[in-house]
Amino acid sequence: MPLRFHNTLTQQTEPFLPARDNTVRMYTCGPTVYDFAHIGNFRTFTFVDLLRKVLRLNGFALNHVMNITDVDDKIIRNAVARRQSIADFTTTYTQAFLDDCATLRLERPERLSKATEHIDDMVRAIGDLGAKGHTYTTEGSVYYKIATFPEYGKLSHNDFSGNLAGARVDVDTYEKNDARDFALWKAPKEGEPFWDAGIGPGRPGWHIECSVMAIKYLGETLDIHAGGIDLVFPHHENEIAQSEALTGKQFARFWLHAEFLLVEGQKMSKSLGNFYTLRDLVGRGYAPEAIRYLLISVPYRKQLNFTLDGLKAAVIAIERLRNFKLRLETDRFAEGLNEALAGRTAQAAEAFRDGLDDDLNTAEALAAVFELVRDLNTAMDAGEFRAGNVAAALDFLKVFDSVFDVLTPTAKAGELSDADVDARIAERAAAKKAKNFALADEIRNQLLEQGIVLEDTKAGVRWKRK
RNA sequence: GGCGCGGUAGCCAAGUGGUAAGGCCAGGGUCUGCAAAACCCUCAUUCGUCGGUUCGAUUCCGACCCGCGCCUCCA
Repeated sequence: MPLRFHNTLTQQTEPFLPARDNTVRMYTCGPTVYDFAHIGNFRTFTFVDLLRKVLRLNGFALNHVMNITDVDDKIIRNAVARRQSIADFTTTYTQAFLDDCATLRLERPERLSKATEHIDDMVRAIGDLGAKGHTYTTEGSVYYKIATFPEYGKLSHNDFSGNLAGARVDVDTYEKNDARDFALWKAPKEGEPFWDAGIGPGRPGWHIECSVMAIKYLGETLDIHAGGIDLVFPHHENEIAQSEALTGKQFARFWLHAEFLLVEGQKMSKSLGNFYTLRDLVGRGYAPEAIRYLLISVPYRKQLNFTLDGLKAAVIAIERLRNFKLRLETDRFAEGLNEALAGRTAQAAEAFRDGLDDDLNTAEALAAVFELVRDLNTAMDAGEFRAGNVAAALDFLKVFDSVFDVLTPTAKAGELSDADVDARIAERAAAKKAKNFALADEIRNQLLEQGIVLEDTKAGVRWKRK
């Protein structure tokens, strides 16, 4: 089966191919850098990373732009509270975000694009929209006139033909002609930063940056636009209104949205005490790979219930996979090739790919992995596994890890070097040979305290970092 | 009220019109100097509830109940 994605626009799962050549032009909504990102944010960013890796696995090249929103109301509020300049404040949290992404092993998009570096582009776009009759100005702020875009609502599948019965209305409504209209350019309030770029002093509205930067770097029609599901309305709907009014072309062919994350079955909130940043969890000793695994293992269109128990289960599941890999690398197998097992491995690799290609069904893909692990372990125990089967099994793990990226432990400070470990193992071997099991066990325990786990096998001692 | 997602074993979770993947936990066993690792066995006659369609539904249709999201800044 070909690669397919669920498209929010059509509400269908559709085969995916880039529109032109072999490159996927993709835009994803990045962070607003007003604080440390939380685990819910990272559910979405991890989904985007998964998307990148599956696209690459399918042989596509990537041109991916992610925005950094570095000017908005919350940023201004928090920076003022800290008595920091906007620039200093956002630099701090942008760097924190990038560090967190690295911790979670998220690939950098081909381009990170900051809103404040594209003010002129935005002003120009707002001018163009005005020239086409899509805007009006009230008290120095420029608004988009939704009535001029009949298709408004096509992404979120809202019917705006009638009144917005029951919808809550923004407090600034009196400045707008229609509750749906939104600000392209906001006149500055007292003490707020502003740019004077030809349409009066002010700062850009939130939505315009994405339209402008996406079109600038990726062209008028994107292959994929992705983000969290809460952005469907109004953010992405507004992006469509702006972009399509500007270009007359379809803005994005595929819209992908990641579902929400709950913590212990409840909405994450500071008042419930279940609000986690990545730093909180790593600080409590949870391995970043386990967090990554948990975030990625639940298919992205399903709400993810993030729990500490789930995190512990993830740690153990990863360990099992690492043990399997270590066994492949260290056990001695009889020469030859077991044809049946070779076929089994190839079949698992196909099932893994099929799962991912089916709208990133990671649960399905993981099942294929664990079934193979069990079958090959069983074969090893039974002495049926052959030296000639090792390479294909390791290749399979390599493909798995090119997507999941959890097999390599995160390095910790102050670890013993490989040489130190080998020296201690030699001491222990001597003790064992002399039947001095007390000393052998003592050495093993000492190493364990330093995060080194020893295993005696028929092929000799092997070790791993815990 | 409108739009959308979901309710499958203790927990996480896949899935199909033909009788329930996978992971974790738990109990028992094999192996081992002891461990570790690994494997084996057990662990949902049942898929929110009630109806309907069907030879047959967890899977299709309808109603209802419950959880969550968006409709206002929000991953």
